[in-house]
Amino acid sequence: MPYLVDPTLTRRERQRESTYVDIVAASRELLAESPELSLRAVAAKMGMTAPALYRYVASYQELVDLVAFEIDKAATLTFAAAADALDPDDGAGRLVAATTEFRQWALGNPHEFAIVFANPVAEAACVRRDLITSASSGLLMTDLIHEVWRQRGFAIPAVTDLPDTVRESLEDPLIPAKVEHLAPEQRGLLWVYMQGWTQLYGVVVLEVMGHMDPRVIESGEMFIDVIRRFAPTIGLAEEMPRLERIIRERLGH
Amino acid sequence: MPYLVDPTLTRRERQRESTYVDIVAASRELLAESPELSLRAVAAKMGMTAPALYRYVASYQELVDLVAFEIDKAATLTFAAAADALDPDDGAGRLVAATTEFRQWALGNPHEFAIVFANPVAEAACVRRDLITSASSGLLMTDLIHEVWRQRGFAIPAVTDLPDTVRESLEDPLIPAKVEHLAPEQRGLLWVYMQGWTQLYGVVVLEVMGHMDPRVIESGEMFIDVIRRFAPTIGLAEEMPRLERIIRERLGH
DNA sequence: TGTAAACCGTAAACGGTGTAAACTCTTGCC
DNA sequence: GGCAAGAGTTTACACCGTTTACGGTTTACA
Repeated sequence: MPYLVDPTLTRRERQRESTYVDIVAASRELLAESPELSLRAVAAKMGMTAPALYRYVASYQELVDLVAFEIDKAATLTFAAAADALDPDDGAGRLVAATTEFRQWALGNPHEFAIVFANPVAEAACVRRDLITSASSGLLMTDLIHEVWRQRGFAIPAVTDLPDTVRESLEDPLIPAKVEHLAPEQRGLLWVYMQGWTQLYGVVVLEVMGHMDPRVIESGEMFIDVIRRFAPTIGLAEEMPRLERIIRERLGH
Repeated sequence: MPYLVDPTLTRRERQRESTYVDIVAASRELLAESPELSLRAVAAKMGMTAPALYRYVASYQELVDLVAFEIDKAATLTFAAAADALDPDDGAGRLVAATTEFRQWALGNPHEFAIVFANPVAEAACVRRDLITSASSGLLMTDLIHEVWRQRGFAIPAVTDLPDTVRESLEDPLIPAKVEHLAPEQRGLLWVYMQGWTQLYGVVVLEVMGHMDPRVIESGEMFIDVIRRFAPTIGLAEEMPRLERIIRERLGH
């Protein structure tokens, strides 16, 4: 990650910016080894004392939010890279590749995953709402589904068929999604996305948390099964054998 | 919960037993208000000092495990009660009722839910494996699905069609399930159960953690949608309108 | 250029956490 | 009655997030 310095920034601003980068780096190093992220440990790893961090974050929770945001951003790059390993025309393959990479990343970095995706959001701190809203991994996934829909055009539910409350949340979504370019009649696509995300999230959390037979986790068969059951929803039923090969290749066994 | 005292126990043993009950009670009271469960707070609520608790649990983690186990046991009773509100013949209704109650309980007791279901299991403490294995809510859910299958007999995957690793874990399951009464050819039913549990778990965790549009959570439409999409798998497609009424009634709006 | 303000870091301290050791008092058993 | 086991205490340690007061350094401005 080459951090090209913005010359319009004053020296102090640049230094401050780089300290933020250091904070995130130190935090991620700690998370790679231990599930607990502590303010003091981060400070120590940077050669500072704990109170100094309060010049950069207002509280421990804000540190966590900052780190979570940056982790999500960085992880999304690897998901996107997995997609880009395939033909631009192969939207289905790209979606499945990114999805599989997401699952692999989660299993390989459980603590980072927990901080980003298994973090209660509304616990007396609604300020974070907008942070969640701008999660970049969500944007990527919606984009990839949109891509599949543009290329192959599966059937999406009509917004008029959906329950009122759902329709409201599709018209003015809080969920991260580039929704401006979606015509009102096409908002049903967002609902499809939410369905898929819910299922994907279910397996992955279950796997990462260890609430599943270790042999099934290791094999990834439940993950594949979830994808397989969802594929028809986005018109990928007969494409599945090929997609399954892509998945298994990414699983690495 | 009337704790009928076992007369074969000596007075001290009975006292010790009742202290365990007190520990769990104090812990659950604390969890009702705050997400953080602390050894010292539990001790204080019982009129003791923190080190005294070490006569009963070897560590904080063991306290958490104990409380999680008891919460699961108690919550399962309410799920079962929801099922028992319907005809014994109506396995489908019973399954859906228990499932909905699970979702409602999770949303109403997020901290208790987090301790039982969003608790990483293998974090350098594989001792807990057997605890998870004997989770009672899992037993109830498998039972209810089995009930539906006995009453209506939907198609279950043949174990020979399943991947090798999956077959292994079905033959000798770690997952909580009363599997002894299941003939080898019927083990595919367990896989169906895991599929269902995965999907259910996905929505509920997403909802409880707040990683979903609040309006959608409030309405419960995504939860219903998950059930609806899973219903055909266990032969409940045309039963769904009736089941949906049962669900919406339990949602309370 | 001198000076005042803003910034970045420190040390010290407060109240909180889990945990270990030593000690006291009570209970139960031979 | 004596003795061992048990249940509780106090004390202490190392860690945590957070606040306060203080010292330098850098910036900006008269």
